[in-house]
Amino acid sequence: MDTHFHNSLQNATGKRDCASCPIRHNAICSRCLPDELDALDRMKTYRVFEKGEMITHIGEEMTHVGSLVSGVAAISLSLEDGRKQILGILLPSDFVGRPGHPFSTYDVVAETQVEMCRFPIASFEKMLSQSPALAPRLLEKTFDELDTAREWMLLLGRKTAREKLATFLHMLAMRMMRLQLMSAEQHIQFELPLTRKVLSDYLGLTMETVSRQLSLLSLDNIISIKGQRQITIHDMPALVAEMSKDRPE
Amino acid sequence: MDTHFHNSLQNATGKRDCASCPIRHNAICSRCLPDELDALDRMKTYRVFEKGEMITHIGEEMTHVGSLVSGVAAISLSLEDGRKQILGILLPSDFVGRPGHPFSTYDVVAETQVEMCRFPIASFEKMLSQSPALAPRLLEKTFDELDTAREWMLLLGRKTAREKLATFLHMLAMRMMRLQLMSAEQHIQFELPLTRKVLSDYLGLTMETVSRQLSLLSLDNIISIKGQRQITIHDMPALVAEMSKDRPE
DNA sequence: GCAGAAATTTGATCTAGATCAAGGTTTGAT
DNA sequence: ATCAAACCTTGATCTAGATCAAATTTCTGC
Repeated sequence: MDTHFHNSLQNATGKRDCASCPIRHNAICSRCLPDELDALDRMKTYRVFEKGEMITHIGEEMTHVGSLVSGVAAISLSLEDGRKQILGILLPSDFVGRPGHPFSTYDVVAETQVEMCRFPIASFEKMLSQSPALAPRLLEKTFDELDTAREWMLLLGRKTAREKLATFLHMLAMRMMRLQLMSAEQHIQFELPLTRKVLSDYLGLTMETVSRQLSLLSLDNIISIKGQRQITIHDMPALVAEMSKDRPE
Repeated sequence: MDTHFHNSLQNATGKRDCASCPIRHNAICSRCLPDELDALDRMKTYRVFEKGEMITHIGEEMTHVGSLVSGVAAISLSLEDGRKQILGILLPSDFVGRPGHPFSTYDVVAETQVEMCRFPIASFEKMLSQSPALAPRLLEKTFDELDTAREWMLLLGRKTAREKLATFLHMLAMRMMRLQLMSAEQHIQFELPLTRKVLSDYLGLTMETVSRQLSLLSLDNIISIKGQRQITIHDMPALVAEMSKDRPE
């Protein structure tokens, strides 16, 4: 089983040097100076979550906060009758946890095998009040998440099924390109880390509608799908145009 | 024209003492000590925006950040063809602006007359890096906004029209009660600060569906509507039950 | 490789909410 | 007070996407 999501560099001792960490330049620690990095280095531990495993459960007290190093996870909220909404997809370098609030306000589930770099919440909070580089970066990352969440509100409230799929594919391609998690060859190509059902819960649709819209985008030669998960974007400008189609006339 | 939204205490000179400020205990400054408050006091100015006036425009460079002191505003994103999604409703004590990012990522519009307590963005950013009380409060407010946005994603993606209306009325009643912007008499009563059209853009519906669902909640004696805007909640437990109805099965 | 399970696709039908279309209220300026 | 402009309600009809129902394809463990 190949996949770009598991590019772990962890060595046999279970510790990894921050200097060679794949998320070093995007994670919460990206602005830390050597001495701050040393402090984080001392308190960090790695933990692997298997596909399907719950990383945090809503209402549960969290002992750690941390960064996703490899794999893909999903944040979600559900209604009692089973209706579910995915609120965000976590990729490598994304941060999980809310300093100052030990009780999780969402579920977070590993959608593939996930590796996290974690800090005990109390130590992290202490460090947050001391390090001049950590708090501004957390604030920045939180504002970025807020912008992302709000763009998704526009998608959920106002976009058509086809627009939703086009927007999702574009967003994922951009994020993976930025993290260099995909081959940036002639045609943009990547493996979908989500099932149709998970995708439908992210887009506020049903599995069947997701499947149909992917088939239609394929028929229009904008993308192609090999197997069930291998996506190629053939015509990026066309995909972008599909992200919000002006209503006819 | 009555209304609980315009409880301004501003005096004739255009300056107001922070000590008597109605949002003192909820706003960004709520944890500031006297000397920090003095510094904020010196750099603050008030500005009134008339109903319908744009407070910030997407893409535009912002000169100020600040807190809403009275009135109601809406944050929104739109598609080129006019489809619009409201991302959040700003009530007194809510903060507008993103330190470190002068270009607005949304539109913010005054839905009633709005009064803001504003700080030049550069001065505020400088103060943010010095005051020990300001940055943690901004982080907390930003995380709170993220939680609010994500709950709304569940509403937009998965709730029915009736559930959306019930959730909205409940949320507004709770927020206004907390801010003591409404008479907390026997029956919970308040003035809707939004037109049906604005409300529909907040809930991802049409104006007609909003109107129909309000009429139906009224018929079921859960709420009543006097005139066009005066809402009374007669049966709060029933309203809460309507916020997410288990599917019959 | 093979069998069973899981995930996906495709088709037929249904429905919640959109759209289209009048009327009715409320507001606010004169 | 009066009238026009906003705003809101209600009814009739339509439709995008949901739901129900089989296939078909892909994955997994042996």
